[in-house]
This record gives sequence, structure tokens and C-alpha cells, in this order.
Amino acid sequence: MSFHIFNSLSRSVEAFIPLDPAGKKVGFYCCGPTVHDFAHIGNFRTFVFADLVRRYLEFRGYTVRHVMNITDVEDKIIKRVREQKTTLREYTGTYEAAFLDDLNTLQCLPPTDLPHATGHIAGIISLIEKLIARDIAYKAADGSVYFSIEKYQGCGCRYGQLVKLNFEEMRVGERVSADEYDKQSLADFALWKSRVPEDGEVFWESPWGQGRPGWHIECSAMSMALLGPSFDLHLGGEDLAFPHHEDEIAQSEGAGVQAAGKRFVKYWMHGAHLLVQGKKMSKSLGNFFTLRDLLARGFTGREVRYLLISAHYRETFNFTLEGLEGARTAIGRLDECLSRLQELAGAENATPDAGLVARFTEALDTDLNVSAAWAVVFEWVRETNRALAANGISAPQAASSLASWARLDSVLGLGRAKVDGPPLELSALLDERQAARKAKDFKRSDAIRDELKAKGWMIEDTPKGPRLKRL
RNA sequence: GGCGGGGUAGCCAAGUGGUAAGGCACGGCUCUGCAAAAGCUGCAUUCGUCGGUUCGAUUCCGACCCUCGCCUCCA
Repeated sequence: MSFHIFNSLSRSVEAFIPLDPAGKKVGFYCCGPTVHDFAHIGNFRTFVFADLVRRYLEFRGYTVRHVMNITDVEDKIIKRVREQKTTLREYTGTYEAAFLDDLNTLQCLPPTDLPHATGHIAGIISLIEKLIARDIAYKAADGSVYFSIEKYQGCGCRYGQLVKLNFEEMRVGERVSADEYDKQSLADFALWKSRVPEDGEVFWESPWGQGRPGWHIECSAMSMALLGPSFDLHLGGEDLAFPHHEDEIAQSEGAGVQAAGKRFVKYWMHGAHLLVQGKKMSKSLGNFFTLRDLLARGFTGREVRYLLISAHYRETFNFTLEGLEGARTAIGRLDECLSRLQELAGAENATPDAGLVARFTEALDTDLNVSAAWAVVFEWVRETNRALAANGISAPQAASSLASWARLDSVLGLGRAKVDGPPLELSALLDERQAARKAKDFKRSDAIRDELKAKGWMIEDTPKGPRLKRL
């Protein structure tokens, strides 16, 4: 079997075959954040999903160029810059840094490229010029440039590749904002927005006057600039499928820059939403948690990461703090097993268990069935624990087990729990307690147990003697 | 209204035309001076409802009910 994914273009599971004739390089784009505020963990579900896909591609031997854009100019940002009397760069810099920090906390690999919309204005302008030259885009009376869906379709292109559209039945137009009525058709969308007084100092010069890019165009410009006019994979949250991704296709294919018969993107993948009490987690509903909220409650990035990748990416799933507690327990069991293996293995080196890796691979090959992959992991944990309890694991076997985990974890990205050994003076106390127990002075031994507990360490009495564990 | 998901044990969640993975919670047990921790173990005759196809359906078909998302900024 090979890696199979659900392609939103065909609405079916397809074998993943890269455009690269050598079958090695993969061009991968994921719509990144608009840095107007702290991202919430619903947003991060998508980015962790993208990280999982990227890691799995690398696990599968591909060389991935992973591009994630930073949208650093947009209506909300401009509004906040004005309100807070700051500059665009200063404002977006704060939230971009926070975003990258959070991404790191969630143990996501840094994308290969992090292009900024404001860094690609020239590319955006030249893409719009191509569209105007082909008569697919037009300048309106207010100086803005719009994309004409009618003209695009007139060229034999298809609008509505990712979603089935029925313009008659769509509610387009009910909520069109006042500044957009210079459009020829309600479904048309802005490529370039002319400068208005509220924009303050946020504007760029263009052949159509001062202004700024529309929302969708930067992804087309940046992805094609870095990955070429046709590339393999484009990811994003399911809410971006329409209109954002549909418009990206229209702009990119409308510019006519692809080789004959080639599409803008070969495979589109969309991640489902995170819910809170059955509703989409969103800023507007106010039912969101930022990663910082969760860290403040004592959870760790790897616990949140585990929770976010514990469910299949195409299924919505409910976020609860109880679920996060459960994630903590589950990871704890895994960590416990790993640390016991480590104690046994010492510095031995070994090769992974091929059977385990094969079962894991089979699960993920099937459209990234991560639930099934976790089942493989936890079945392995139980078997390992059984063997450990029966003293049936040799040092080389333990080392091989750890090597297997390292292989699996290159995809899961959980890493190992941070274990700092107990300070020396505590070991002395532990010895003293053992002596007291031997002498049946349980009053003394229990007092030491309490003292250690007060210092944040828990004694775990095992058949092989006591161990200290951080509370 | 159009389009697209989903309804599987207390909760989260895989899956298959042949009789239900995994995680959490809960119960039992082992270990222990007592605990704790840890580990093992048990835990859905049943997969929204009603029909149909079939030797056999949770899995296919039809109808219905409930629910979420997109159609507006949105991961």
C-alpha cells in the first residue's frame, strides 16, 4: 500500500503521487494565520494537522518543502492598528511571534518557508496584472480591482471545483458590505482594495492607485512564487474551502500560468473544526481557548498536541477540559512504559520492530487514520507492560522497542517527557526512609514520605525498590 | 433555501456485508507495613428511527428524526 489521502477536488480517497517525476520532492502549502490576535486551539488543530501530514510525508521518504503564509495585512489588523495608534509591522510582529511560539510549544516542525503577504506585494500586483491582461479582472470606479467570475467561466474555466455551487440558491448578496457595491456581479471578489481614509498609513502603490491586496490573492501569489504554478498539496481548515480556496484556484488558474493540462494544486486537504459543546470554536462565539489559557491551567503543549491529533482530521470533534485530562493520563501511561524501557535498555542501540512500524504505517496510509495508529501504539504499550511485568524483556529487546517508538514518534511528534532526575539530597532522604521501613519505624518513614511530597516528589514503591517521581 | 458532514458503550472515538479497535472514566485483582503510584483485568448480543435488499447489515438502498458546518470574517 502507498499513502492515500482524501482529495477535496475529487471527494474521494486517492493514492498520493507527487508531481515530481522522480517521485521525491513534494510542494506543500498550508494557509497560515492572520496575525490579528492570539490564535485559539481550534486554529491550531489545522496547523498541527498540517504538521502531521508533513511529518508523515517525510516518514514516507519524501522531501517536503512546507510553505505556510503569514497574512499580515487585512481588515481587522488595519482596524486594530488604527485603534491602538501603532504601526502595522509592530502590531503584527507581536502576534506573529506569539503564533510561532505556540507552534513550537505544540511541537510542530517549523515550516520551510514563512512568507508574509506584505513581503510579496510585487508578486501580487503582477498576478493581478496577468488577470487584467486576460480580461478576467477589472478595475471598478472606486479604484479597486475585482475578479470576474463570469469572464473566468467564459474562458472555459470552472468555478466551483471544491464545492458545488448553485448561484441561484446561494444567499450571496444578503450580507454584502457597503464598500463592495462597485462590483459588476455580487459573487465577484476583490483582488486589490483601493485605499480609504480608515486605512491610515497601510497602503502600497499600484498601477491602479494606492491600496492593498484582497484577502485571497496573497496565497495564490506566495504559493506559486515558492512552489511553482503547479504543486502537490494544499491544506487548510474546512471553512476555507469556500470562498478562500475556490478563489485561490480561480486566480491561479485564471492567470494561465500552468503548463497545459496541469492544475494549480493536485491534492487539496481540509481539516475539520474543533467544537466546544457541539459548536464550532470561534472568536465570535467566544467559546475558545488559546494555547496560553491551557498552559495557564497547567497543561503542556504535548498534551494539547496529543488531543488535537487523537481524532481523524476529517471529523469534527469536541474539545473539553475533561478530554484534555484524559489525554494527560493516556500520555502518562505511554511515558511510564517508555521510561521503564529506557531503564532496561541503557545505552544499547537497536533497530525498530518492523511489524510494529508496518501496522502503524498501514493505519496512516489509509487517509491518515490516526485513531487506528494510536490503537497500534496503545496495544504495543499493553503488550510491552505485560512483558515487563513478567520480566520478559532483555536489554536489546528494550532498545529495539525504544527504536520503534522513535520511528513512530517522528510522525506523532510527542517526544519524550522531560525527566530531570531527583536532586541528590532527596536520594539520601529516600535511603533514610528505606532504613526506617526496614526497622519498622513507619512513623518516621511516613514523615519522610510527606516531606518529599511537600518538595514535589512522589515515592513509588515498586517490587524493585522505591522510585521518585515528580508530582 | 442550496451544498456538505455526523449520529457506535457514562464520555471521546475507529471500523467492517459475516457478527464491534483504541483512549478516558468506572469495577475487580496484583504489588504494599498502610497507602500512593504503576501494572494486569473486566466493561456495547449492539452501532439514531422505521422499512427494504441479502443466507446474513452497524456496514448497501429508501424514508424519517436529530445535530454540526459552509453559503459572511473565519483554521
